[in-house]
This record gives sequence, C-alpha cells and structure tokens, in this order.
Amino acid sequence: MQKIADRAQPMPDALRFDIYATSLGLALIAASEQGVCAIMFGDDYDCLQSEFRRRFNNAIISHHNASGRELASRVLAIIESQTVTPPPLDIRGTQFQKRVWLALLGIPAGSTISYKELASRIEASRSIRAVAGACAANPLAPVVPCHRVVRHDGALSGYRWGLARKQALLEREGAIERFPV
DNA sequence: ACTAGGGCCTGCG
DNA sequence: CGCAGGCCCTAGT
Repeated sequence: MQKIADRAQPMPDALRFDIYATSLGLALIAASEQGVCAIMFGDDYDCLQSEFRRRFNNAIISHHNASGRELASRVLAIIESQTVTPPPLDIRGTQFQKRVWLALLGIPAGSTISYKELASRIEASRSIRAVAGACAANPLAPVVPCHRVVRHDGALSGYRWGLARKQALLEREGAIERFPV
C-alpha cells in the first residue's frame, strides 16, 4: 500500500513572493497556488529574502505573477489598516495552531481580547500559554490578526515582529489610545 | 510590586 | 521519546 498524502507537503510546492515597502517597514508577501502562505516583516531586503528561502528551502521559488500581485495588493491594504476583501489564505500549521488562527479571524478590527479569552473561545481554556505560542507562530500577521490579542491585565504583551508594529496596528484600528509616553 | 507554580503545545535533541 | 521554553494567568507574599 502506498502512502496517500503526507501531512506536511506532499510535493515541493511552487511559491511566489515579492518584497514591498510599507508603513511598517519592508514586508515579504508569499503565496502558493492556494493563497497567501507567508507574510514577513524586516528592515533589510536581503535578510528578509534569505530568511524566507531558508524557511521554505524545499520549495520552488519565483517572483509574483499577475495573480500573485493581486493577492499582495490586498495584503498591503490590510497592512495599512484599510478594509478590503481578504485574499485567499494557505494556512499551514498544526491542528491546534489552525484552531487558534481561525478564531483570530473572528476578532473585528478595533477590538482586542486576552489570550485567556481566546483560549476559552476555542474550548481550550487551560491551554492559555499554548494559545500564546500559536499566536507567536502565526505566519500570516497581520491578515490573521494576532495583534488584537493582549494580556489579561491590558499590557500589549509581545509580538513576533516587534511591539512597535503591534502598537501601530492597534492605534490605527482605534483599539488603544496613543501611548502616553 | 515581585515571585512561584500550574498548564500544555512545540521544536530540538 | 524526553525536555526546555513560551506574545500566560492566578494566587500568595
């Protein structure tokens, strides 16, 4: 009997990407045939590109074509906190991570919730720290809005791409006041 | 304000 | 496998 499907990537997949200048710094936006599969921020073009290639080292990588550019433009709009129809997403992660990330998509702009509340929302109220871990591993920020999750005491907590970006996103969405200091 | 410990998913060895 | 560590939270000084 032959193995039908591997749960990771059955075959080397074809990815397209480009790097754009945004209000949050450089953003690398990558997509597969399925949809957007990675968004990465950075301040150096070459570093971003090599990090991307290292992370998908068994993929066939090229630059965006017309449809890829169309997806990217929607991602860019979301990065700038504009309201647009979200692009199709190719969400890759463990079962648990996907549960967390899908729940994140249900948090409207302008609001925040705590890691605790997010945990109970996916029926895993004891897995608070694991939920935070899944947020930290979110490959599609800020389209998957993990920046809307903050600590129960109101502190911003952390952000994979730096707290300044999390803060900027929340300020623009009107979720938090401009920081007094 | 600070510290300790519970809980549990992940990545790496 | 086993283990350390994390974008946490609560309770107890």
